[in-house]
Amino acid sequence: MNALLRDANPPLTRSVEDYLKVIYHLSNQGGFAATSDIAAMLEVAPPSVSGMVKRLSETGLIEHVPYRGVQLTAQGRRAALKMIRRHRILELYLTQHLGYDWGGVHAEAEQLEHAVSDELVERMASTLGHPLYDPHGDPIPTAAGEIEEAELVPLADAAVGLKLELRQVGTQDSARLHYLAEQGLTPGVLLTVSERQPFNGPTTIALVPSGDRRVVGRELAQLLWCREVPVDGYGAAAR
Amino acid sequence: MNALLRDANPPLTRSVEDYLKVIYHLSNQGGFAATSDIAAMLEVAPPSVSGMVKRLSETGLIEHVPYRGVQLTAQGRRAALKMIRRHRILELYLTQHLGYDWGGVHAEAEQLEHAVSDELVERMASTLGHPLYDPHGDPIPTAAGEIEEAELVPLADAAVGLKLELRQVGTQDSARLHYLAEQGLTPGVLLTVSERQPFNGPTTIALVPSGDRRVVGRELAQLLWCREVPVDGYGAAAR
DNA sequence: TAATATGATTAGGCTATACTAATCAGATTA
DNA sequence: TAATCTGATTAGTATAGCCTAATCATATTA
Ligand SMILES: [Mn+2]
Ligand SMILES: [Mn+2]
Ligand SMILES: [Mn+2]
Ligand SMILES: [Mn+2]
Repeated sequence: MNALLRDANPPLTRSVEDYLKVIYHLSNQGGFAATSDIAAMLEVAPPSVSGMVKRLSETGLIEHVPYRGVQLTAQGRRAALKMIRRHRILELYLTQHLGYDWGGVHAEAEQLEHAVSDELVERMASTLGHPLYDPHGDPIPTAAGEIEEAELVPLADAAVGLKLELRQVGTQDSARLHYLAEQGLTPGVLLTVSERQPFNGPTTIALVPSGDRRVVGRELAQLLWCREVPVDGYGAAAR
Repeated sequence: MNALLRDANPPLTRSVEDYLKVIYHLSNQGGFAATSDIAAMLEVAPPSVSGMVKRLSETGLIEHVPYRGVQLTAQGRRAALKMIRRHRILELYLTQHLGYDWGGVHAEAEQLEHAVSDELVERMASTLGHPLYDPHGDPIPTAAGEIEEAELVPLADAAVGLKLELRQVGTQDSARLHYLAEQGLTPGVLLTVSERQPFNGPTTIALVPSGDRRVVGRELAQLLWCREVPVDGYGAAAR
């Protein structure tokens, strides 16, 4: 068929949707997403990425600087955030209404995100009461494409003595998620940093208010993104 | 890659799943599904069907008699019934739990059926209480691949005077479905056939127990599949 | 039986997406 | 600066699906 007659705005394919999502995650801090990182995250060979990058930049979804990497255009970012909204609403719906646990829900959402209609996503969102966070604590973009940018610190880097709220868990690995849930380490819990061993050693924390202690190795402590909470004390209520 | 090393049982693609479903529907009464009928139902050109038929019969999912048509093998039938189960459970879940109406639900299920996992389907089924029929009255195959074969007659062919239960509505067209719902003609309603005009004229029915009358044109009357119900009367309770 | 109409198939192309092998560019190190 | 390493890109190939145009087989009709 004549290229001039082809649909100017064809719907995005499954593959394209997944590429945009990983490019969003890899270039989130303002940098470039590298070909090899995209390839690793999608479990695809680097030349496949080079090929897709060419098509996506021709379509105007990304900007490509050869040998440096890619960034999303405004249009690409909108499309990526739409997919992330879908994914996170699906994850929450599946856990809240269909008995999924937070370790198993990611894989299912990864497929469904490409098949649900806008209508279905919005029906789920309203059934859920227009939630702000998914089961892993990640913020859900609005339908208009806005997303909360929280300033969080990994538990691994938090100073001893601080009081923290665990906000996001930065993995989708189900073994790690199951272990963390067993330990009571889910978004929303409060804790204080008791001590940290040197040479990349574990961090010991005390859960609030139970006071139960947990020793968290560095690998996991880097996945636990926390927000600093003002310590209770005389006059704290006045703030 | 070497053909001998390729995965012997790759997962079915979306397209293949849809082909198997329509072949099931077209060859249900034991006959052959014709290329052109498959093409029409999938909105695809006949040569595309010839191509797919070749691959499906090489894979052992269908049997092809050139210039006659195709039939499902046992393996193909299993796969088709699995998709039909998914489709119908999805339709029912969407109507019961997410506020869809029976006219809009088909299109959504048509996409989702390819993306849901077995686990999700079974979770939905158990949330629904392992239902036997979808919103249109169509029987839901069991997970083991059994399906109820009811002996139904279209309202258009039912003799005047009979008492009937409307069991299935044989269309997915949303305008027709919305109209039928307005008229109170949904699966489960009881009615008696009051009269029928000659020369393919409309059928007049009386709803039971309200007695409300409806005049149903032949096109719609052919879509309303009914089961004969013994008429109430002296001694009827004894049977 | 011969001509025709209908429907199915084959021939030949196109796009999206992946792959491997070969080459190239930029950064690092001797 | 020159050699080397790393990662990115190009070249060439494959498969699943789809398309149109041309051809072929079967059933119907004259
Ligand atoms: Mn995905
Ligand atoms: Mn998540
Ligand atoms: Mn489908
Ligand atoms: Mn249905």
